[in-house]
Amino acid sequence: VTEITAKRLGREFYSRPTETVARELLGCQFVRASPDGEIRGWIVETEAYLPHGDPACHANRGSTPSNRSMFLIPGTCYVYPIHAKYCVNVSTEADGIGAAVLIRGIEVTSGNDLVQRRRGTISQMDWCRGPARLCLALSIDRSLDGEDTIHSERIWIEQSTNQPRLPAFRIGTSPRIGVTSAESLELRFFVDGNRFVSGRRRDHSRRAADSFAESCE
DNA sequence: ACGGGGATCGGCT
DNA sequence: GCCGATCCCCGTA
Repeated sequence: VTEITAKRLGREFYSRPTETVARELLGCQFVRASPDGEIRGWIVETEAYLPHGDPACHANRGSTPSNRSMFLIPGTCYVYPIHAKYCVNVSTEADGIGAAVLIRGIEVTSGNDLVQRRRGTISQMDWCRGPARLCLALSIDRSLDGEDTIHSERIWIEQSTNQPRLPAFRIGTSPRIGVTSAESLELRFFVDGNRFVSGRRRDHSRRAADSFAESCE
């Protein structure tokens, strides 16, 4: 049995065009560690918010006290409140630019008991299906806004070093969910057919996959 | 100080 | 599918 090894993503990963980062985050392991325990999961759905020409990007009208994390060094968590809930992003491009990738869904691979406790009667399929649900499951709130995922012991992202990567043809795209401007931009990316992706079934052109691992075959 | 809108969710029909 | 809850944020005055 070959052990699965993974390495934390470094500054250079995030210091690239936002759309590239959003695509390549699919299949990476999102990790959240707290005194309650550690939760891990495959990232199965992301959205890119671009630094230029993107009216839906919170950074579009410049830096404010609440969106400043988007302008911080690439790899910084940007946690923002919406409708009395939270969503988590990671900043991209270059220091000071103002862009990020929204993490919209993960397939939990460890820490299931802890997530179950936090999500109560919600079914496993819906634990992290959508950006605010993901934050509820992983106990992410504004105390993590501004956290640097390159060095944090509370939140970071890893990439496997000896597992097959997600094939490009397994990446589905669509307009971003809930965004009412720039609807022509296809900046949502998801693991095609994965059960833990939000949105409607017509987004999925492939048959349903039982797990992320199956999508790599 | 005020008010409208938002990268949402869950329950109900 | 639709709708209400809920609250933060920022533009305007």
